[in-house]
Amino acid sequence: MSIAEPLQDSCAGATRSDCRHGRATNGCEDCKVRLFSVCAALEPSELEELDRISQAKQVPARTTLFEQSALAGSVFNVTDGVVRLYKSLPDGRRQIVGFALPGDFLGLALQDRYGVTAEAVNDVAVCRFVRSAFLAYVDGKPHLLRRLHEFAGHELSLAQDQMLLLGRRSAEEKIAAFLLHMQTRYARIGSVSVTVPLPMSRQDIADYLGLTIETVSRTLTRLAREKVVLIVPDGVRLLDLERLKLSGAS
Amino acid sequence: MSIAEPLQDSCAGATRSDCRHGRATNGCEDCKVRLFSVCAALEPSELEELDRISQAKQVPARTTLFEQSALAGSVFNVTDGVVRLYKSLPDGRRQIVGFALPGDFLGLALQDRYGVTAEAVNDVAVCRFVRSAFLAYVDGKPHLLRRLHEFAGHELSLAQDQMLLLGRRSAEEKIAAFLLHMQTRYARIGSVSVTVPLPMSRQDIADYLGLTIETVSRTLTRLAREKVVLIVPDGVRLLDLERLKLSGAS
DNA sequence: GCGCAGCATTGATCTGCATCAATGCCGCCG
DNA sequence: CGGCGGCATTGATGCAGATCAATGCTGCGC
Repeated sequence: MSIAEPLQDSCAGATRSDCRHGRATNGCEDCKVRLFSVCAALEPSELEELDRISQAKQVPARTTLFEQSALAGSVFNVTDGVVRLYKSLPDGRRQIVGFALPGDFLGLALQDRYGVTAEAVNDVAVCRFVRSAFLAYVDGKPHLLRRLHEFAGHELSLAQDQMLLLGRRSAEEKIAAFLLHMQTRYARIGSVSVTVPLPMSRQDIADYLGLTIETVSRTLTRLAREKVVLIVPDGVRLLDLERLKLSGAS
Repeated sequence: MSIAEPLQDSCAGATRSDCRHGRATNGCEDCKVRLFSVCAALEPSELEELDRISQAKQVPARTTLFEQSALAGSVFNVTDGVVRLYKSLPDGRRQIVGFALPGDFLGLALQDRYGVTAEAVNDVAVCRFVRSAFLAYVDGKPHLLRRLHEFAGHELSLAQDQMLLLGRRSAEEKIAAFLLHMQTRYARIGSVSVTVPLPMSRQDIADYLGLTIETVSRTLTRLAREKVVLIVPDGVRLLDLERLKLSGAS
């Protein structure tokens, strides 16, 4: 399922201009997630410099970007699609610790080894940086480091919310909180809607919420029966936000 | 249970030398947790400067240091004792997201508002900084910011481990992992031993592991019956590390 | 259009942990 | 020293969600 050498680069060593097949736009400046991402902290001149060490990549669905405890060779900015981040136990039990949406940064902690495995849920576009180059770039840009730190703080806060959810909430509360959370996150990156895309499988949702696939399915079916949501292909329409917030509010 | 105005300072405005009743030692340089804490990144001259904005405080057991979503006025370095960090739901369900030991920094994320509530488990000593002063101090010390970021990355990684534990592990695995984790953490700060201090209550452990107090008690009793651990006052002696690791390994 | 593979749904049953309910233990204060 | 309050332990019972087992749906290759 995962490729042996993740993200083997077909044009490693090529200069950026030789290798922009992945990026629809004209570099960082036109990047559609720039304003939501860590890059928003950068001046135009710095952005140009970043451009030179960045590399746009298309990542097909189900591809592994990197694996838990592997040496962290790259860091990424997700520009399109959804990435699942997870930890596994030796016996195969899996906990998804987060879904990365466009604008999210992977490798925020800047640590030597990846703490989680990252896999593309659907077709994904990323902006890739060689970690050492990125570190050199960050060095001497305290405002960027500050921004990275802010993002890390936000991540930590989300992780703590998720702990509360995993440890103390019922199946229905978990599902409701999940749907509201995804709606909020999609709203932040510009798609405000009561229809929440759910490109990930039921198994992914189960592994994110600490449930089984059957419980996720049953709970969604029940919410649909009670007209709280409407299940649509690859997503859910939220019909009764009040009722959802009653279960899902933190 | 918690005081109305947390940590009202009896000597606010006093200079450091007037107000060292809390610190047994002679300032940062002699601080016994310095080498484990964020402060290890600092030069002697910087340490002196830090000294000037720091304030040692004794915090009695069960005192609230700060409350979730309150404006973050201070940040803290724990120098002695144990602090519980938690989130609560409106109906009173509680999830402890971590225990802070000596050397741990509270307010790492440097955010405007506290994301969790912090309470002293036993008598605690902290080194307190007014947040704005600390931010000013950090500004222009990228190596310290880097160190804070490293700590935050480590925190995030621990949080993700805890998500795996909360979402996917059985009661016995949770307890085993918890005991091994506490042993490791105490070892890092200089007390290597198979006897793990547990100053927190069973309820705290339950709220940390997403269990009930009864399940914690029963599981510990069973492990004791099976000679895996020996329950001692305010702690546990680990008798069969192999067996524990079998359950608790990540 | 057919058949197959991979996911999702639905139903029946089981079980780990929660809940409910005593009882025990210990330190503290009068 | 005795009684009380707070915590921990232990036992009996219940139930939310897991597990086991079909069955359904959909898209894709032929």
